[in-house]
Amino acid sequence: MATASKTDDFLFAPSEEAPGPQYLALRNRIAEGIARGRLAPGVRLPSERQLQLNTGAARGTIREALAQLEAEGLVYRRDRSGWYVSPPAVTYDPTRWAGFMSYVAEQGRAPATETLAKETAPATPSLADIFRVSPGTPLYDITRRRSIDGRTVLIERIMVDPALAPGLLAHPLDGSLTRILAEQYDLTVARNRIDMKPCALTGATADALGVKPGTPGLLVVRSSFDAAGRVVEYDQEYWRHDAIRVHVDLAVRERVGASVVE
Amino acid sequence: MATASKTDDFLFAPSEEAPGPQYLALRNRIAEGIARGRLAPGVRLPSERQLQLNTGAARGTIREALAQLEAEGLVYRRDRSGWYVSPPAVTYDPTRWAGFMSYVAEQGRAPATETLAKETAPATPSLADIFRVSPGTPLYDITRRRSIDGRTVLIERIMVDPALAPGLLAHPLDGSLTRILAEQYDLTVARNRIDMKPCALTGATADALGVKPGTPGLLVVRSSFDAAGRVVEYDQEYWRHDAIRVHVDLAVRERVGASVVE
DNA sequence: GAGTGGTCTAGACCACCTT
DNA sequence: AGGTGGTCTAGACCACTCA
Repeated sequence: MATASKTDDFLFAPSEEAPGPQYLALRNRIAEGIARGRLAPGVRLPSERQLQLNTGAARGTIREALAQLEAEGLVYRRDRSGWYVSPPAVTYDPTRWAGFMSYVAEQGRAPATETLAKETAPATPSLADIFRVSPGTPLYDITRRRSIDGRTVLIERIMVDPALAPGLLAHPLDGSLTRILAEQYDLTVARNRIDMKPCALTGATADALGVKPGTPGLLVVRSSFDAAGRVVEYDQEYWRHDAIRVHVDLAVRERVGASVVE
Repeated sequence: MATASKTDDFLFAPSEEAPGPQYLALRNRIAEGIARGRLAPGVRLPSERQLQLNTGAARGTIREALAQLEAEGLVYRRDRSGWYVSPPAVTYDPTRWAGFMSYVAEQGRAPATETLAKETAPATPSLADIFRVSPGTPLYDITRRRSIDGRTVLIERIMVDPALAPGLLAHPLDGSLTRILAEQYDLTVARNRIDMKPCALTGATADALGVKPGTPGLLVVRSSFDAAGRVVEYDQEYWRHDAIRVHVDLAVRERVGASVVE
């Protein structure tokens, strides 16, 4: 249960002593304000030029400190609006098959989904491989934006084989897609394959999330299979890196010493 | 099998068209060089001042482009030495209980482990909670540095209860700790609990990894339990963000619609 | 010792958000 | 319209790596 939640639960907590570069001193001041609750989640920091006056440092130095805090997930920026204290991350457990709307709500937060685009597009070679269809076969292609407590946290693109869920795009897609697939098409998920990789949010993704290109993110790629091994849903989720935390609890399949040849 | 490996396998691949800011143009040039193989993994980029001459941009702009590429995991820096093209990431599968030394070798890479410190330290309150001992109870505390093909990729700190593995610190710890626990103490892992979170590498961790404070990373916290539910090993791993990729393949425990109350 | 990245300054103009 | 962050310049000195 008790997942470590505060910085000081971690063994490598940054030591607050060393003087070091000037931008780290400012970073420490702000980080401390957040840790002590003086700066609450969602609160806006003073403007960069205001911080210049407070600290006497050049603006570049101020921005270095803020970028550092952003990399740590303590603050985030709203383009040309300002810097804000990050809200806590939600925990994502791929072994518990509740969808986004459920598990976010369970954690006492307010989830929302917005469909940005839905269309039918021919399968690229790699998608064809995943769905075991011929390249060029039409696939449903849904782009959605999801938010927590009003803050956008991820952009996802979902591919579904129309052969399994004909007419899917006619349904309201702003809720749980998994639920629609289960209730309307009797498609239930038996197995999930998930890949996760830290990444940078760039290009169209960064635009849709409203973040500066290059902001660190987390890419979660999910393939859902039914009992027959068919791909029910293929999903790429680009998360803001400070919004997600992954938790997995599982029985071990192999022991050390077992020869791993397969 | 076929995990997407190239940028263009992803649906949100950054579009190479838009002109946009000048640092993105440079970023695109370098990213393209890497994608086309002209810049191979491990190769060193021209120095920042050299890039200034090539592009006519100010050094700050050059560094902006390089920082962007670093955030994307395409390049990394060696302190005061230069910028280098990142090697491919290794895949980590928490459901397959091979240790670091095994799964890295399986992927055709050369793993290495170095013990930085080993000592006995009293349990902090949160550690005492995890191990179900009283605060202050001595625990083994091992700090290690692990590398792949000669490049440091993670710093980890492992806690073990001496009651389960007396004299552990006397063993050579530069190999597989899990193997020692299994072979010497008959401690086998039945269950793993894993938490993952994008983070920034700061302070002592950044120093030990030889990265600039604030470099993005991935924190993997692993609790291993034996069949009796005892904590065999508690491990915090701080990874370079461009060195790891997580893959999970699992059967689903709950279905949509199941009431989630527990 | 020459060259590298790390840090910092003090300006500037712009696109955009906010009110 | 005023303020914000986003981008960019042209310098500077330093700590460190590397040959």
